[in-house]
Amino acid sequence: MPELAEVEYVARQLRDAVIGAQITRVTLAWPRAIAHPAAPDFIDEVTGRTIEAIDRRGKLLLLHLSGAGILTVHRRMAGNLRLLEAAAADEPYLIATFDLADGRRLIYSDPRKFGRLAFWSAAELPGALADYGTEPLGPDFTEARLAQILMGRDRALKPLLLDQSHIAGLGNIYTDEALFRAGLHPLRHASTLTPAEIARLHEAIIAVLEIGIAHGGTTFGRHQGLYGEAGTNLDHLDIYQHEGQPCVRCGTTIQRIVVGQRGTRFCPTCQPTPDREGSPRPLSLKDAKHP
DNA sequence: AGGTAGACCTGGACGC
DNA sequence: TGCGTCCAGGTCTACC
Repeated sequence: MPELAEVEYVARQLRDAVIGAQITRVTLAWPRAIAHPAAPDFIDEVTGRTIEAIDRRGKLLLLHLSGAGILTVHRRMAGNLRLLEAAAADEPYLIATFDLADGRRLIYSDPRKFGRLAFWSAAELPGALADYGTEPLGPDFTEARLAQILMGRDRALKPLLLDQSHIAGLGNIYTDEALFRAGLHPLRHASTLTPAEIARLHEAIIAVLEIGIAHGGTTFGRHQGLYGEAGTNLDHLDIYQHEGQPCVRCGTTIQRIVVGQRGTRFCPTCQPTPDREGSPRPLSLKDAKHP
């Protein structure tokens, strides 16, 4: 779940809720989740600081702390941040607890233990963010910038869009949704897109992310907002997890393939299969029988 | 440069 | 009910 839309949603919730709060105690139930520095140093560094600002870079959540320190949270596959009004019953899959001076408690939990927390000094932060590419909802993400990313790259669209060093924040869900919205096959080669197709893809990436944020993110099972609530964007997806169902646009059965080890859904009619050179080609009867 | 496989972890869905 | 298998929102490293 936690792609840009889900992280942004929680970032906005945090901004409304914890700016000015002081962290008085840090408890680690799973110290291996601390990516930097060593777990005991992480506790020492974070304890006593006040949360001054909330930011996001790609799928990474940044809590700017007093004294020029930054706490980062990457939820990876299944991590969740929750804000509890008081010490509550045991949280399942608990990784870390941040007690706040006002009695509230910020909790990070993660059933798969893939997520990572870190603390950086202001001097270290640029290095930690060095591999993040353009923000798709930022002012730099123009059609021209997208064209620049795609240009001359002999690479399929899907893995390119998932590559955080080019565009930071897209994950499997929103990549599939954006490609469907733009009518582009996930295996189309980046360098073969026409200006009109680039414009469609540009619009689609922004649209699917904004729709996702507006619905509180996409929730499978356990993903939660800051107060444990589920996002409702699952009800607004057109293609992700829709394999075997009719396309909302044309009625063709949605197919699932694997691209770069990731499950990938597409409509064979709306997203024409590329030929060997990566250019689109009309769907033939043969393709329909043997996809 | 681009691809692919495996690793990191656990839970849920499904088949038998 | 129980067991085995497969799949999953993301990255990282090793290797071709």
